[in-house]
Amino acid sequence: MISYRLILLDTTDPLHLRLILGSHLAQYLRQRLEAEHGYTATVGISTNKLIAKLVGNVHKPDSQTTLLPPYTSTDDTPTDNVTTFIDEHEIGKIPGIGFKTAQKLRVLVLQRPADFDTGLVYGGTKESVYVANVRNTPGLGPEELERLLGGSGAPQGIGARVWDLINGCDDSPVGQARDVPTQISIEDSYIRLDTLDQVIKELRLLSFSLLKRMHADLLETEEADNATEETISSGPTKRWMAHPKTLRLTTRPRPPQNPDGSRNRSFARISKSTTMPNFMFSLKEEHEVLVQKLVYEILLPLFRRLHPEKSGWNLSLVNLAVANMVGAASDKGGSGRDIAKMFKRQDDVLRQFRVWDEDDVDKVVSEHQEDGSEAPVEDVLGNTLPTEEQHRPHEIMEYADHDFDVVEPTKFLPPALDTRGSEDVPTSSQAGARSGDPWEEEDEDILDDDTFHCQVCGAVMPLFAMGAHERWHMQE
DNA sequence: GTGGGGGAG
DNA sequence: CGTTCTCCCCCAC
Repeated sequence: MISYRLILLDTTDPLHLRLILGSHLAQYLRQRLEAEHGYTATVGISTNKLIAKLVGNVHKPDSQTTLLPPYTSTDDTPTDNVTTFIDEHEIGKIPGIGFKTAQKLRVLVLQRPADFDTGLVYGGTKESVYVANVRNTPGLGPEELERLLGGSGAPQGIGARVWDLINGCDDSPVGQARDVPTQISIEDSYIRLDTLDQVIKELRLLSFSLLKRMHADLLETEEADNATEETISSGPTKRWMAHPKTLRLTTRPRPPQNPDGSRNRSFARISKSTTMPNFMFSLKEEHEVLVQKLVYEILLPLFRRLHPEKSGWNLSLVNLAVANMVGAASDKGGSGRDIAKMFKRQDDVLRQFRVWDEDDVDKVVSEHQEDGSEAPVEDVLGNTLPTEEQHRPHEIMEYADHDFDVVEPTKFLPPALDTRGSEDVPTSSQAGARSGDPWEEEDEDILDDDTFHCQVCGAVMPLFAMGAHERWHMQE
C-alpha cells in the first residue's frame, strides 16, 4: 500500500532540501535497480547511516522512507524528530548495540539482574528497554557508559560511541563494497558430535565445501579475449585473485550439564590456526586428494590442539575458515559505478541545487552529531520517563502517519529551484531520450551529458530529479 | 600473526 | 518470529 504525503518544500532550509534530493535519488536508484536487474529494494533517507538504516525499516518491502525535519530541538520545536524517532526503539535494535551490550544496558536501566533469558533456548524473554529509558537514566553519559561497557577487549571509546548512538549521532563513513571477501568460512552445527570418526567425516565435508567456495569466490576465469593455443588446449585460464594466508579450525564445545540438569548456554568458540598449505591452491589435483591431505595433515593436528583429550568432548559446531587474504587484485571494489563518482560527474548540475556551500552542508550534518552528544536530556523528553500509555505509543503513531514516510518521494520539485541557464544543453534531454548510461560515461561535457532539462519549462536538473519534476507539472 | 569477543545480516 | 551460517572488525598478547 502506498501512503505518501505531500511535503511543502522549505527552500530556505538546506537540510530539508537535502533530504528531498536524497529521496529523489533513492527513488531513481530503486527504479533502475528493479528495471535493469530485477531487484526490489528498501531504503531509508536521513543525514547519517544510523538514522537512515532505522528509518528504512518503517516501510518494509520495496519502499522508502525519509525522516523529515526538524532534526534539532529549538524553542519552537522542543521535540526534534531524530530523538523522537530513535526513542521508540528497543535498545537492542540499534545497529552497533548487540546482544551483550544491550543486556548490560537493560540491567543498568532495570536496576536488577534483568530477566536474562531464563526459560527459553535462545534470547528468550528479554524485557524491553527503550533508547529513551537508557538516555534518560540519571547521571548517564559517555563516561559512565565507558565504565560500564569498556574494559579489556572492548573497542576504544565504546562509551562515547554508544552515547552517540542513543542520541541519533553516527559519523561512521560509508564504506566501499569489497570485490573479494577477507575471509571465507564454512560451518555446521551438530546435536551431537563426540567421536573422532564423526569429526573426520565432518571435516571432509567442510573441506569440500570450502574448496568449492575458494574456487567460486577467489578464482578468476580469464575470458580468453584472444584464444591462444593454451586456452584452446586447456580451457579457460584460471588464476587466484587472492591467496588466503591462514587456515583456521574453530569448534564450539557443548557446555557440560549442570548437576541440576540445566543447560549453561554458551556460545564460546575456540580456534586454532595455521598457515595455509600451498597444495590447497592446486588447480590440477582432484579435490578428493586435496581434501584427504588437508584433513589428515593439517586439520587433525589442529583438532588435537583444540581437543587434546581422546574423548569427553561434544561439539555443537565446527567451522573451517580461510582468512588473511593477500590480494592479487585490489581488495576494495571501485568499478566506477559508485554514487560518489556519479555525484562528482554531475557536480555542475548539482551545483544549481546547492543553495548552500560545502561547508554549510557539513555543518548541517555535524550539527546534530555534535549537539546531540552534549544535548541536555531535558531538551527532548524532560526528566520523567514516559509511560507507555500517555506518551510513547500515541505520539509515535502520529509520527509514523504524518511525519516520516515519503514513500514515492515528493510529488514535486518547484521550478524556482532548478531553473537556470539551460540554453546550452541539448534539446533531447529527457531521461528516455538519452543514449548511454550516465554513470558509465567518462569525462568531458559533463554538463551536457548529465544534465536534463524539462521540455515544458526548461528547468535544468540531474537525471534522478526528472521523474519528480514531471509529476510536479502533472499536478499543477 | 594468533585467539577471542562482539556484532550484522 | 527465532535460529543458523557467514562475514566483519576490534583488541590483547
